Amino acid sequence: MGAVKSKRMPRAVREQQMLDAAVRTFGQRGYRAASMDEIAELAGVSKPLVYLYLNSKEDLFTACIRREAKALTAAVRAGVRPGLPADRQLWEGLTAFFAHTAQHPDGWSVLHLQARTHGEPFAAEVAEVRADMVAFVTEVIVVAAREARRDPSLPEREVAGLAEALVGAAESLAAWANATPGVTARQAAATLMNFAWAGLGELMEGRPWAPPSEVEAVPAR
Amino acid sequence: MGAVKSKRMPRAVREQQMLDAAVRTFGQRGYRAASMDEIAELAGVSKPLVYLYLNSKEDLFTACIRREAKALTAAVRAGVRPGLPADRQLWEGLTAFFAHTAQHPDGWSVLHLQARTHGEPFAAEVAEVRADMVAFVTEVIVVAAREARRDPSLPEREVAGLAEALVGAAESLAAWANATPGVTARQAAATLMNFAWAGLGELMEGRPWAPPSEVEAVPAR
Amino acid sequence: MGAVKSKRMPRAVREQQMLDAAVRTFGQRGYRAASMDEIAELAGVSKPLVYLYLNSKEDLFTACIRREAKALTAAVRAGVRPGLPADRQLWEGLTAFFAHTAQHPDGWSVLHLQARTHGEPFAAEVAEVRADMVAFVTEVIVVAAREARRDPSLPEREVAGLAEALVGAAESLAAWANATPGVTARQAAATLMNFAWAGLGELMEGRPWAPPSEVEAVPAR
Amino acid sequence: MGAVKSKRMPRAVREQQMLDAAVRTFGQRGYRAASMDEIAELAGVSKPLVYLYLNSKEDLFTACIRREAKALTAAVRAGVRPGLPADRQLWEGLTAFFAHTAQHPDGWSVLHLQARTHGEPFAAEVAEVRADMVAFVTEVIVVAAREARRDPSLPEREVAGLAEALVGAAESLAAWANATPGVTARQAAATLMNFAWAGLGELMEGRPWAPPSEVEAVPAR
DNA sequence: TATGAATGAGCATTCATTCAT
DNA sequence: CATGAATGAATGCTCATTCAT
Repeated sequence: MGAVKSKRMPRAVREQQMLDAAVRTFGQRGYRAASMDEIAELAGVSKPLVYLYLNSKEDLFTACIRREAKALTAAVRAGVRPGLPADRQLWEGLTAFFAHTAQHPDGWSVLHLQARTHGEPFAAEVAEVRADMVAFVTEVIVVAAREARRDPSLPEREVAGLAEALVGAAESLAAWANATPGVTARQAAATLMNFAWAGLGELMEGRPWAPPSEVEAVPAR
Repeated sequence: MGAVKSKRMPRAVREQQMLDAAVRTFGQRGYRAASMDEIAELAGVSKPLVYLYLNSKEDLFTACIRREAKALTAAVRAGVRPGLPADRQLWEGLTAFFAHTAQHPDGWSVLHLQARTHGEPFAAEVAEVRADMVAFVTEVIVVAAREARRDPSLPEREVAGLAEALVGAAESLAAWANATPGVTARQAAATLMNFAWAGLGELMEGRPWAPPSEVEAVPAR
Repeated sequence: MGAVKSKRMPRAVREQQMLDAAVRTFGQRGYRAASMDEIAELAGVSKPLVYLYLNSKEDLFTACIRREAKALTAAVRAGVRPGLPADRQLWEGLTAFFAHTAQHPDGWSVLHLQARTHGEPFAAEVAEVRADMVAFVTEVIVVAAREARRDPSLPEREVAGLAEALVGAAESLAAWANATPGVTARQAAATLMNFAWAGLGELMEGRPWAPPSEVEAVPAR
Repeated sequence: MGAVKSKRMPRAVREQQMLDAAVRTFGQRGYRAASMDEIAELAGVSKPLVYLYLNSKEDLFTACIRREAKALTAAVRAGVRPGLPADRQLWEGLTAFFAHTAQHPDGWSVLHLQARTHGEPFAAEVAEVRADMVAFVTEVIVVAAREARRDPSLPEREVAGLAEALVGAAESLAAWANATPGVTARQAAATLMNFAWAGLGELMEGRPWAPPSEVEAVPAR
């Protein structure tokens, strides 16, 4: 079902088909509940071939994580134009992030849910991507502080905590946006920028963060 | 291991022992990877007794979720003194939340990671607690808006998104705080209040949210 | 459910309650599928009491077989008036047999189906009752031969085979009569007498066996 | 045991081996008491293979019933030469029936004992074969009535009862013949023809049904 | 390159049976 | 007399993994 069952195709292609099937299955069923049988069938190949190419269930799962992690990181990177002010960079990164997770729900499920719930080998793998994200956000915060001409005297751990919080909020909103019909990536990003940049206190005073150009993205107030 | 292996104890007691063992095992291994054998052994009873009292693996897992959910909700509720200004209430709730999750890592793992990764029966169960939390935060936001004498005309979906983001950030920080040695519940809560209340923008300007003084900050109990 | 749950009753009574429950359960579920739990509950007693009184599942089943066998034999015996001509005795025996099996379907299931399908201990038990029936029929045949003033020169094995056939037909008709609504014990007995006494050949020639008194019992022809 | 334990054989062959083992085990132990472990071992394969090919214990049992039912029906059909007088057809059918059941005691046990004792799915399956047999006998009776130049006005239910009785007697005699050493299929058939065709009454008068001479009695094959 | 055939090991679940009170 | 508490031993079933071709 799905791929046309043509024999003899180059290894690289076959491998991608397998990974596609695996990401989908792992993302929907979870690591343990996904069976190699199901993955092989979905990929349109025999089980031994899966083992020949990807060695074991563990390795296959790891390969899925890596591929999806790379894709997500790449998407976010591609979305951010360097040289812009810090808040704009953040805004662009978030938009790209929400757009990608919305378009690849199974991959996001693998990264965000499945990989973290199954022991060290996988959690570590995913921690790396996350560290990347946190690093990006940390950098943005530091740059922002510099732009504000304040000595970057925010304690390091404090910054780490803030970055964590922002990334966590983003991850959480990704699930929320995917589950709430009609919420676009831009809207999710706007909500989060409002929250993270202006803060609830400012919001209450009627001073939201101003989103760039497309004014429709966030309610005026 | 631990408790003296005394035979013949009343059902209620045994049931708690089993739930303890189950939460620990599920929290560390995940739902599928946890085996009833392991749980029974950890509880110091035979497998049939587990089935006699808790029916099935599914029911056992559900019972774990319910117990931990109730405990967490109760802890947060007990930590919040009503009547205080909105930001104080939020602060107290967060502190209680971080304190509880730090003290019950396995329970938190069950609620935050495991329950959400395994199909509808469980995800729904946990969604309820989360809805509770989001409702609490939403209420705080609405009250805060009223206190700021602004008409509470923030669009509903916007508020929902903000609450989601805050709760998500909190969940994320809980993991971070647990994993980073030396971060206390109060520090985690302070970081999050800074982030959520003042916002990164204000922070950059050197206007953080002011945490209450240590002495009066924590409820008498 | 069923018996009023009054404590402290004489052993004999309790035992009968247990056997009632057991016959019903074994008859409907089969030996292996019936669980001691279910039987105890249906009998309104605790499981250890069942064991105290009846030792084991095997013994309980054996007790059921014996009780039902005795009841069936007694019913048939009570139905036959000695001194009558052979065919009348057979007729009466069959009527009693069909009446009893119709009134005690679970007991009949235990004897006819369940006991024979589960290894030697039980099959032997039931073989005894059957031998009784076969002996009764054999005697009737021998008497009939004597009445017909023929030397009883039918070979013994032949007689044994005939008796077997008759009993087998009766058993089979019992199931048929129970399953076919509107077939009474007398009708079943009449059908069988017709078949067994007159034979298909004679029947075809329009010479059925004549049932006693109640002419309605079998169609005239 | 028996077959050389050669690995790697085509699926169809293995399936027959499994069915052989299953029929034997089910026939001797009963459905519930038979364990998949035992069947697999007797078949000389591992348990998973049994499941791979036959899905479940229930399906396996059903497959056994179907195979044995088909074999029995085929044997009886092959034994009856159409065009002969009714009593001859009956005689041939019975001979074939007794011969087959004697040669396949386990299969017969599955059909006659085990399948009927365990719930609807199986009982229904076996009821079909039996209906076939009853239909065959019914047809014979109707044909016999026509041959005797009597209007075939025997009431339908009466005929049904007679056919039931005859089939029941045959089933019963099959067990008897198998259990009594030295009783051949022909002898069993002769006894039953005597009983069913001539009837006890005629027999008493010294007018048995005449079995055909040995030579022509059995179909050429 | 690709697969049909096959399995060791484990897992959730059930049941007959027994103590200790 | 009666039972709540507890278990050893199976049993049906699944899955990741590997040969032999």
